Amino acid sequence: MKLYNTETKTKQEFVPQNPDHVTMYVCGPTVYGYSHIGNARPPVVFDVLSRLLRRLYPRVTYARNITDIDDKINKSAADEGVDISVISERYTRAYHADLEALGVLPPDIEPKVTDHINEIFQIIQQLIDADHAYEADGHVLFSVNSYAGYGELSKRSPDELLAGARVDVASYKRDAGDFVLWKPSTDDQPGWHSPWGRGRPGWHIECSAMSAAHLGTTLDIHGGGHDLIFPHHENERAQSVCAHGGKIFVKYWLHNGFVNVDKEKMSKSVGNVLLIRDLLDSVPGEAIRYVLLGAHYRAPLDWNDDVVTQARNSLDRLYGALRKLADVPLPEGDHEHVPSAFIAALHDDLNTPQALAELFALARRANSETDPVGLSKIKAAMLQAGELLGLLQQDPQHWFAGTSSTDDVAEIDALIEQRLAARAAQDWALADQIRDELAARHVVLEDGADGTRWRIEKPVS
RNA sequence: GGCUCGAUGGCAGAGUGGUUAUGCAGCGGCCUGCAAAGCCGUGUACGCCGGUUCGACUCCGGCUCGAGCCUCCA
Repeated sequence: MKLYNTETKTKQEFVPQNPDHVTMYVCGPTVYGYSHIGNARPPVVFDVLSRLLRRLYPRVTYARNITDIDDKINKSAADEGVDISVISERYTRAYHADLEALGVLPPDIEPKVTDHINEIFQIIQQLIDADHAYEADGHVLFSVNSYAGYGELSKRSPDELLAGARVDVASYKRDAGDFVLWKPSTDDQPGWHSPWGRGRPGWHIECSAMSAAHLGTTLDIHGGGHDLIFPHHENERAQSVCAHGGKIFVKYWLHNGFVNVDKEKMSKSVGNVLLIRDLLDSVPGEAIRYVLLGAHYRAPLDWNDDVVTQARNSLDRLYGALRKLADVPLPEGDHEHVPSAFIAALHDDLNTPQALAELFALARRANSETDPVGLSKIKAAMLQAGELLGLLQQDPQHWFAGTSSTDDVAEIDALIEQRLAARAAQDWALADQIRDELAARHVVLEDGADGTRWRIEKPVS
């Protein structure tokens, strides 16, 4: 398998440090609000990667953290007059619900920052002891100048960073690039008693502490959004390397591209932030997932009404093929039937668009093949390939029924029965009238040799 | 200003130094009572200008346009 490594800027053959146990750490959310569609991309992308890794290696440990102490959380908690845990737990639950709707499997470990304050103390102390960090004015800061490798991940030199700095440099910093490991809390702010006074962790240190605690000092894969390359991952890398005596922190750095909305970056000021929970009111979670996997993970992805409609229609085609195979039994045994071209696409830096193309090739074969044994294998191949992408796992009829209630379904079935009777009597006018009635309710009929099927066709919104 | 990345047919979106991406939408045919679904067929697509080459959408240079990052935004 080849993966594009941000640090080397090349696609590299993936060689884990220990083939018996692969480790992956992905930066999770800071839980201060509901997740938007951009927040969904990393968990979906790395969900596919974790599925692929589990197929290749006997043991994979995938950790995705929850950042539950942060100034934005503090502000929300203060505004509502509640403990920060009320805020963080509320939005953690929402995050889990959103991701479940998108077919994202839970990671093996989901560490929370507030459960790792002691680990954070330890790593900060290690950095101080090794002269990579210093105390100043109640803060503990990482000294950028103490680490020659600083900037290697994001391809920036400290000088350039200084030149472009667009913030005021705090007076207690030795160097403008130095960043906070620990900062003091006022009495009304959440805080922990530390060797450096009561305070709270800085932004980057938690990932260094938690990844080491759960996965060891060197990770095989570390992922996150493109925007995290700098400063977050650059700083994490500096902290971890320096705290661990120069040991390599991450073998492969992976970063996904952004999701734009109608060609614009999502931002609160533009007012174009699309929350997953809102999208789910009108778009099936699987269609959202399809959109996210329809572009290569490193490329920017534009979200608009068209791509959603196209995703839904594309899934109609795939589920249509599977529905034709509804009565075809799966092959005996647990052999793998996934086409090699599908696997090859995913092994080439997670080329999900190419993998989807292979899935459509299977659908075409499913629609033309007549041999029962062949059909059985195609069905298994589609389901197994779909599972690697986290798609096509629901009953096809369930997909086509959309959000219809059981009452709707009973009513639709009754009308179809009436129409079948009319057709049997060659009363085409009545048959067409019933079909029109159903069409007005967005129910589209498909007459086949073995009966009439139906599906919900959502109007283009 | 610095760094990074892009520009593919109506839309989305892979890929390759010379041969069909794929899907959606459209058009024609088959099938169908008529449809729908499906199958078959169908599109002189690779931002502009140079260069390398027998040959470039694919490599190199320049240009134009666009996107992201430059201290807490996935």
